[in-house]
Amino acid sequence: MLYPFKEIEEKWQRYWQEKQSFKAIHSPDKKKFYCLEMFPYPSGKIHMGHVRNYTIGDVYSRYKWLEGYSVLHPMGFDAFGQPAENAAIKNNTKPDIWTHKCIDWMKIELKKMGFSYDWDRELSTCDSPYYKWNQWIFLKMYERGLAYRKASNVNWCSSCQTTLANEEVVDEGCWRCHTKVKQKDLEQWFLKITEYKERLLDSLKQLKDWPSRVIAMQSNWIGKSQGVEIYFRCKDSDKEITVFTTRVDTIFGATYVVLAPEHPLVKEIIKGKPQEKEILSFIEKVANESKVARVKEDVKKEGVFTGGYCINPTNNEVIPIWIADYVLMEYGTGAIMAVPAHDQRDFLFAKEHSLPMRIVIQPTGHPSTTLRSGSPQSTEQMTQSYEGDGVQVNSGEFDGLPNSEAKIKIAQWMEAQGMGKIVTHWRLRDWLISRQRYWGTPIPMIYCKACGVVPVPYEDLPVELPQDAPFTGEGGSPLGKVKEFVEAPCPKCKGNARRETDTMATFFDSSWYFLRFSSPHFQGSPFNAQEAKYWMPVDQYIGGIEHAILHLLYSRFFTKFFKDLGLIEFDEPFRCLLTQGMVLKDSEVMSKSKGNIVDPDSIIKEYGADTLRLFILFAAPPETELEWDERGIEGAFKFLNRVWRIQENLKDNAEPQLVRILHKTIKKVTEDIADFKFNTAIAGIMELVNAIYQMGADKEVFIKLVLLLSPLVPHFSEELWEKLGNTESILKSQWPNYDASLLVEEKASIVIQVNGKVRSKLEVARDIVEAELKPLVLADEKLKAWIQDKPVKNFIVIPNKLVNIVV
RNA sequence: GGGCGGAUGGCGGAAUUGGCAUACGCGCAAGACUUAGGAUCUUGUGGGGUAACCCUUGGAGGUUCAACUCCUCUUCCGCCCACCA
Repeated sequence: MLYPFKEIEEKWQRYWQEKQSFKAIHSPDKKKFYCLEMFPYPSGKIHMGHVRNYTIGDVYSRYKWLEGYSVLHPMGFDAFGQPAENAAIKNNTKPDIWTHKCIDWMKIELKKMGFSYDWDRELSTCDSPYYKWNQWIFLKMYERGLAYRKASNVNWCSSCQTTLANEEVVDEGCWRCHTKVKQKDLEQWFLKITEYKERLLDSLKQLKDWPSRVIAMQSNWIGKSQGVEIYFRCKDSDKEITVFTTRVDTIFGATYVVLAPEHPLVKEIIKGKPQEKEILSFIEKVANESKVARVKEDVKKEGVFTGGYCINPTNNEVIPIWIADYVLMEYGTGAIMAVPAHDQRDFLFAKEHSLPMRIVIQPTGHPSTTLRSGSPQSTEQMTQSYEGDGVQVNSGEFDGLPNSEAKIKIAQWMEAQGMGKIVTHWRLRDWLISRQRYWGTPIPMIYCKACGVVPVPYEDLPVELPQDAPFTGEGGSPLGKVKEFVEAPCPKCKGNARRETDTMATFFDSSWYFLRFSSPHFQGSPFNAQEAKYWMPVDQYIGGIEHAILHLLYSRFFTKFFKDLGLIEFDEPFRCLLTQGMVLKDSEVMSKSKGNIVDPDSIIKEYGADTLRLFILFAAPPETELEWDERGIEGAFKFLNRVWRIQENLKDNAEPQLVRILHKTIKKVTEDIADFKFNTAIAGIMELVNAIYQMGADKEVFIKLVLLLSPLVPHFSEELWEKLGNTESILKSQWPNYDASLLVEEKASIVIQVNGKVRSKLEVARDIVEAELKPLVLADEKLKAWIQDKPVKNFIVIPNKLVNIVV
C-alpha cells in the first residue's frame, strides 16, 4: 500500500554514486551554475537547520541540471575549531581523529538525504592540503602589509582561554560559551580589513540579489559616518582636546566638553586640581563597572567636573571640561562636545548637573516640525532636546541658514580657519585572527632573536600541525608545549628560533573555501585561476542569517584581496544570496538545551528522505521561520503515496482540460522554483494531482508530473521514471516546457461587481469587446435586484477578468 | 534610540503586484469502501444569521469604480545594531 521508500532511496543513492551523476564538468561551451550552501562544522550529526539549508540548495541545483547547466554543487567541512579540542579532552582522543570520524558520520547522513554533491571535490579545512593555502594567503597578506602584529588590549574569554574578535563578542560574552569577556594585553596578529573598508562598502551596491537587510547589516557594521574633528584648546595649557561630531551645525551650542573616563588627557587636566582625588575615584568606579551596566539606558548619566576649561574655537567661549561615563573611549576620539539643546543625552546630563544650554537650531515654521518638537523658544521651556532640522540661530555669521546647508559651510569654514578637519569615521576595526588554540591553522611565522619576525618561506609550507599536543584546557597556546614544533631554525640566519604558537581564527578558513571548490586538488596556488574563471563567482549562495556580517564580510574582503593579487578578475564572490529561516519547534529554536530537537535521521527512517524534503519545502517559504509539524510530515508522505498510486490507473488519452492544467502547472512550477517559492510550486503540483484524480491521467501527463517532482523528491521520481520505461536517470532528461498556446482558454469567466461587490459571474468568449459584453452583463438576472432602475454611472471593464458597474 | 522585516481562518501559509480574500496542506465534520481503520476515495469547512443578506486581512482614517496590496496616523511582535557623538 505504502510506497517502498527505503529500498528506493538506497537504490538511487547507490546509483548516483556509481554513475557519478553529480560530477561537475568544466565545459566551456555550456552555461555554468555554481550553487553553494554554507559548509557545516562537523559535529557528527546533521540537524534540521542543515537539512533545510541543503535541501533548498539541492532542489535548485537539480533544477539547474535539468535546465541544461553545467552545475557545480560541492560540499566540504569547516573542520577546525574548539569543539574538537573539548572532545579530545573529554573523550581522550585526538582532535584530528575525532574530527574525521565526525566527518564520516556526517557524510553518511548527508548522503541519506540524497543531496546532489560532487563528492570528488570534498574538502576539509583541517587537512594540510587545504590549510597550507591559509598559510600561503597569510604570507601574501604579510608581504603586502595587510597582516601585522600589535600588542593590544584584547577580548579574552577565560573559559575558552582564548582571544576573541570584536565580532565574536556578543552581549559582552563569548559568542560560543557566553562567558563574560575580559580585557587583556597580548601580542596578536591582525588583518588590515580596514584597508578595504571603502571598497567593502561601495561594492555592496553591486549586490542587487542580496537581501536588503544583509546589505544594511554589513553597511552598519562598516559604519561610515562623515563629520568634523574639532580642536578645543585647553585654557591653562597647550593641550588640545579633539572631539568628533556629525552635527557640526550645532557647534555654537556647545556649552561644555566631555571626556571618556579613560581619556589620556584626563590625568593631566586634573593634576593639582582640588577635585583630583574625587575624580580619580570616579574613574576607578567606572572602570570597575561592567560595560553592560554602563550602557543600560535607564541608568543615570554620571559625571564629574574636572576643574579644567577649554575654548570653543568658533566663538572663543570658555567652557568647562567634564568626565562622564556615557562617553566611550572606543568610539570617535573619546571626547565629545556637548550640545544639550540638540542632543538628548547631553540634555539629560546638563539638566542633572545644571549646566547651561543654548539653542542654535530653531525649528522652522513647518507645522509638522513644530508640533513634534514642541518648538520651545527658550531653554527653560524645553523638556527634551530638539534633534530635528531648522535654521541657525546664535551661530555668528551662519544665522538664518538652514542647518543642513550650514553644516557644510561651517565645516568648510572651520577647516579653512584651522579649527577643525572634515573627517570620515569608520566603525570597522582590523580583524584579530590570533587564537591561543591548538586545533587551527598554525600561523607561519618564526621569531628569531637576531632577525626578529621572519615569515616561513613559501617552499616550507605547510607548517604542519603536530599530531600530539597536551590538552589540559588551561591557559596559553597548547602548541607552545610541543617542543619539536616550537623549536625551529630561523629561515634567515639558521640560528635557533621559535615558531609562532598561535593558530588562526577559523573564520580565516571559511573566507575562501568557495574558491577552492573550483579546483580542490590544485597544487600550485590556493586555486586554479582557469577553473575559478569558469566557475566563479558563486551564482547562488545559501545559508543562515547568523553569518550575515562576519563570514560574508570576510569572504568579500578575501575576494578583493585575490583580485589585487591578480588571481581573479571579479571582486564579489556571491552573486545571489539566500538566507534561510530557522527551524522551530513549538515556536522555539531547536536546541539541545531546550531538548526539543527532532533528529532528521529518525524521520528518514520512518518516512524517508523524500518526505522530509517535501515537508520542509512545503511548510514555509525558505526565508521565513519554519514551524516543525509532525502532522505536516504525514501530509507530505500521504501526498507522495497519492502520486505513487496514479501509475496504477493510467488511461490511453488525457482529457484536453487536464492537458491544459498540466501546462499551467509547468509554467507555475518553473517560475516558482526559479524564484525559490517551493511551497507554492508544490501547491501547484498538488492541484495537478487533484485534477488527475478527477479526470484520470495518461502516461504523457504522468511523465511530466514526475519531471516536475524530480528536483524536490529525487529518489521517488527516479523510481517512477524507471517504471515508466526509461533506462537512463531522470537527471539526463530535460525540464519540461509548457505550450503557451494551451494556457489561453477560449472562454473567460468574468466576475461582475456592482459598486465594487461581487454579485454575479459570467462565462463569455475570450477577448470579447466591451460593446458586446455590456448587453450580456446587463441582461444578467442576478444583477437586476442590485441595479434596479438606477442609472449606470460607470461601467468598468478589466478584459477577461472583471466588470464593475457603478450605479 | 537607529535600521530592517512582520501581523491574513482552529494551525502552516496563498493572492499573477490595485481586480473573485483565505489557493495548497494540516486539522475538523459527514459519507463511501472495509472484518476493522490512525489506510484509501468523495464531499463540506472564515465568522454571524432560519433566510435574504451582512461582516472579515492588528487598529483608525484616506486615495480609488475597486485596497491584504498605495498614503497618513497608531498598536503589537520578531531580528540586527546601539550611550556611535
